[in-house]
Amino acid sequence: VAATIRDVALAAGVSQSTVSRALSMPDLVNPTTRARVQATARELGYEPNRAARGLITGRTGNIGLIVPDLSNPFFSSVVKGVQSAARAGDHSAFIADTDEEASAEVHLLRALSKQVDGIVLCSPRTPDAELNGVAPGTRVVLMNRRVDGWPSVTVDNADGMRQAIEHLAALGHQRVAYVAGPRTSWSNQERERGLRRAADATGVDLVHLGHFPPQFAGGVAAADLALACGATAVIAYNDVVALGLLSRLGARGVPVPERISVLGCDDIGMSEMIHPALTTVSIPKQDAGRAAVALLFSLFEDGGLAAGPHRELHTQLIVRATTGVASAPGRRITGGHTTKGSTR
Amino acid sequence: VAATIRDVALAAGVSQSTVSRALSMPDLVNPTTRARVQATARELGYEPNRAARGLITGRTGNIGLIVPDLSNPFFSSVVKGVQSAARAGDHSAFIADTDEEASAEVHLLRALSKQVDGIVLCSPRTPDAELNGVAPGTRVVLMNRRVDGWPSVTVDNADGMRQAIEHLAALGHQRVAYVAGPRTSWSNQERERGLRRAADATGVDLVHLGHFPPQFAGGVAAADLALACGATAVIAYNDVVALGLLSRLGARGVPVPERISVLGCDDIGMSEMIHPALTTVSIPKQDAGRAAVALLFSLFEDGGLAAGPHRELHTQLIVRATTGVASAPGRRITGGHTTKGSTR
DNA sequence: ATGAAAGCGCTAACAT
DNA sequence: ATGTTAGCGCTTTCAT
Repeated sequence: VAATIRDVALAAGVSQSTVSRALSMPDLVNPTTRARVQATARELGYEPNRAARGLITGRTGNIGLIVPDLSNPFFSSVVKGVQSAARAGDHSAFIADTDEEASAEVHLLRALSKQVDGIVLCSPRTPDAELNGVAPGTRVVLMNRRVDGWPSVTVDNADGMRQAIEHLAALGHQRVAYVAGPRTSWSNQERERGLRRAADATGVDLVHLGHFPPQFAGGVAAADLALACGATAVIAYNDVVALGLLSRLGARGVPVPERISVLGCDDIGMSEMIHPALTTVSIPKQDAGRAAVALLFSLFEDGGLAAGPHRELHTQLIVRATTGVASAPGRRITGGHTTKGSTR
Repeated sequence: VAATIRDVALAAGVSQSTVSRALSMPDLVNPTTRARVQATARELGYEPNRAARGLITGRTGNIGLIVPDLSNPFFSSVVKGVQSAARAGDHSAFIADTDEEASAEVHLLRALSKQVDGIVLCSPRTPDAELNGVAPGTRVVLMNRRVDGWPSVTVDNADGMRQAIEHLAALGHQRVAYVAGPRTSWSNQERERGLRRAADATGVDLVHLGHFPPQFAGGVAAADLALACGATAVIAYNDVVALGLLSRLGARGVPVPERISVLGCDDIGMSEMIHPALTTVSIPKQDAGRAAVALLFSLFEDGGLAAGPHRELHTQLIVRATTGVASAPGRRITGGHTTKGSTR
């Protein structure tokens, strides 16, 4: 029912090649014929079949994007960035959500590889080792993960945490808790690294509360621990977790930031919409998505080394209302326990 | 670099047809050969090229999904539903975000139509008339819109609003404001219809505050109007707008629900995460997405009339903390102005 | 039960 | 500048 190149050729009285050329490489055909062909094509509502074209050019005009959880606004933003860049480059995007399941990544990678020119693998939960060998012929750009030999787009997580710790230290906080994200998340590892280093440098006492699901419920679950560990401030793996923290603290009637300061990461839109507005480490999410696509495109064109295999973006602390001067460490003073790391 | 059916055929010592059959219609080939072929295929890591297959079968194995705004959690959920159903039916999903721009819908519809077996067009902003004629050969299922001759999945918006009004009336509210969504949104029209009818039935005075962008900023912009119009309760087009309302009210120090009740629609995850938790009309978002895909699949199989062209899902009021008994209409009583519709 | 051949819609040499 | 030919990877008649 849809017009093919053959229909256009017949209607315009030229050969298929001429139609093909008139549409893809207009300079190679006589202006008169070109005009006629293009008019005919428009009339017939002809749209080239990309699958057929791909079969011969080896390029599908599609890219894939795999993310852990679309319901996390962080990834929605990444998707938006990827989409806009893809469309600007005349590509469509296959989006896939793994529901935080590592095994789904490999599976999707394999399934998608045949239908796309390249894949952006965002925040992979799969161990580095297993990543190798999957999708042999497919260009893959990693996002939020750095693995030797793979092109990637990352943000400077460690520096973001440095900014966070210095901010808290300046406010007088001496004991800060961290609600960690997935153990297999590179971002989480980097954040832990930056945290530890900055804590050492500033003399802040850092408490690792353990690994929690990177979701609202994770924050809810961690809140009581944060309060009990004697910290006057708590940093969450991401904003969604911070929101969970805030919710549970609110339910317990704990004033933020008076009794305890809360700091997130990502700067999802929600962060400035709530009250009190969340202090957070901002990540250029859309830009990162765009950068990943740009890297992918560069891989297509020149074997991939022109733009450099890695791209690192900056993070920026955004101070809003959930961080304030440290509360007097009441219990520890009255009890006289000032030893680092043990409060009760 | 990737193995083709030819490679498998050569390695297994059979013809391409046999390989094809052994993989797609196993019963038609000798068990022995079948086993050998399948083993070879696995060894070589053979994955059929869907584009090539699609060229001949006319089926791509892909479906498209077009939504207005991925950063609205409502649509994230729909995407999740669509994805899971698509994958269950061995299809991949192309996702596209129009950024609330009507013109992008038609464009994307056309661009996607060649690469997919069908498209779910979610919450279209395009006028009904223009929808016709686009994508002639493509199966399209509408979501959150009902147009004669098009298969669709909708929710009972009007009934949701009925539940909302009855809830508010039972709490003693006599004057309720509505912050409308996009004029071209079918859901908004349906909500307005349900609202008006229920208001008439219960004797509630309904104030239409005008159309606002279905985003946080829209709610922020509408909050002062809601307060000024003398309503003791305000219903927002959706939860994101309600969040904006809540934010601005909070900033002005207006107690919710004591001074004014707030009611949203959609039941996005955020609604129960904030404080006070938002009363809202819940929509089965993922189910709707799945239903749309199911409808699409049924269209593929039997010309499309088996499952019926329309599917309507229910809405359900979820009472949480932002609605309470009506405040005394202070100004109107002191001022003595009790005339319906004019407060100051 | 299997193979040979044709062709899906398109582009890319290779003529002319 | 244009037409002819071959073939991308696959499925599907049609033979055998």
